[in-house]
Amino acid sequence: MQQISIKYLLTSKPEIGKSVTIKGWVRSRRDSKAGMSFITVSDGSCFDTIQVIAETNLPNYNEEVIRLTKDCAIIVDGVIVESPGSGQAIEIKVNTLKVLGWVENPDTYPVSPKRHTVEYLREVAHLRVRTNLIASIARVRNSVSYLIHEFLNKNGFYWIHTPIITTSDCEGGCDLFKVTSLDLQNLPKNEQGKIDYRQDFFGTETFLTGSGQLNVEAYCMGLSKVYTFGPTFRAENSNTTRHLAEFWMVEPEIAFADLMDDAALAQEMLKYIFKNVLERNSDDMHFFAEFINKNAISRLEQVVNTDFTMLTYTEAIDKLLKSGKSFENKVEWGIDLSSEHERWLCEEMVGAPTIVTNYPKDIKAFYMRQNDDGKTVAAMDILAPGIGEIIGGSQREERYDLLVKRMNELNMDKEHLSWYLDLRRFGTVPHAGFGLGLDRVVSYVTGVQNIRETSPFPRTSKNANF
RNA sequence: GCCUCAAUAGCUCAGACGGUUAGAGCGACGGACUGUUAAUCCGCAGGUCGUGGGUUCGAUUCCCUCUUGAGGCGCCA
Repeated sequence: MQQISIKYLLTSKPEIGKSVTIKGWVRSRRDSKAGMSFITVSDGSCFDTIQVIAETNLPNYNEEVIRLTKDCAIIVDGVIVESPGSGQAIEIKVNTLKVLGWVENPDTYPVSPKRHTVEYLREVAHLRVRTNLIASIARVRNSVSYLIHEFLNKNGFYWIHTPIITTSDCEGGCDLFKVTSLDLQNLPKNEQGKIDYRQDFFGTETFLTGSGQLNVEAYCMGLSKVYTFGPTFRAENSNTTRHLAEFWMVEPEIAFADLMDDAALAQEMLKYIFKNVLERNSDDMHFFAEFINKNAISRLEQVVNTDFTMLTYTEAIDKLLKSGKSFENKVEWGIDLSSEHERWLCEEMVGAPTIVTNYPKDIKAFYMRQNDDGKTVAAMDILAPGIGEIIGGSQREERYDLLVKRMNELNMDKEHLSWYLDLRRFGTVPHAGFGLGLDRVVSYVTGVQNIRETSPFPRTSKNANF
């Protein structure tokens, strides 16, 4: 008797007549007058299920087998037999079937054996992994995470655990969640009547990180190739299919590198992820191609096999102006590209991932390297069809004087970031990096439109359930 | 944060120009049939019509508030 996963059972081509034990959840039960019930069992190890044959002469057939409903947990001891039915090569003939966990009230069980909308399933996020869709997404998400680590480690990168709690309120602009141990009902005030953070746990105002970039830059200036990969938090009240308040982001940073090196790394990494997900999760990907987006596989293959199109911001504006399309938002040099512009560029003009470089400095972050034209910075965004911005990156400003000048222009607090400026004073080198949103990649890979499906327990405005 | 739409059975939806007993499909349950596989066929149960207020003889239906959800925009990954 050997306990094995269904994945192993289906891929290892076990010999007929072998005894096995499987543990899993009932997907469906069909009773036959031929003297048996057909029970489909899933253990989540792979997309496919195994069919279990429970004959009516089992001692607990009338008491238990006949009462099995979706998601009852069972242990089956049985023998592998060739399946006379069509639809599967092998099946398990039951010797003993033990029920570990019944489903109470199958009539109101939230994940009944029928089609459910993704919106409904979000309301039962603790149970939704028992659907094909969410289970496949979970397996793909795991693969993508693993492949990111694998790709970067194979290429000599070190994973740096940058802090979750930070004092820098983001790179400028975005809202962060405050971290405090102060009594919110009775906040201490300073001489100016403002909250006295000197009495807070850290003696200063702190936040959940919105990006590990600044910290990982520090480690880059000693380890050359590094990345941070972990949860990131933004308190922006975004209500879209591609924003979460808590999301995972990988941010590689490379020393002795410029924007072109950065773009090349980003492209290589995306291709590595897509190519290997297609292999590792072939069964899940076929499910997405059948039920979610019929191009789910072909478009990934296309990305793997074609060079990304690269154009400058100025060229992009030019293309948009000459597109003959009327956009809701006005197109002129200096604007930030809006979703409709990005969509037109990568979906209609190019039809594949597109890298836009050298944005106007006024719409980008302070740390981006200023180009010689005095107007633009060495930034890049990678736009993906159906999702928009999937990667944002830049070459960082490594020249101390220019960085200070820029921070002054933006009225930034240099005191707070003096450690960051130190990096430019002590052995500075050209360096570059980018941020890739894990949840967005999974959305792109699976073809699942809403990022609230690609995160197991999504946190959004007004929703931190589960 | 702004704009638009929605909320009726466990789920997906229909419906009433405001008036006795609010319908269907799926699921669940019972039965028939069958090496079945999104099985098929027959039957049964299941609803204070999101919350609070207003108009009215009467509101699930009309109006307003709130809550929640969805989509679009902005912010970005």
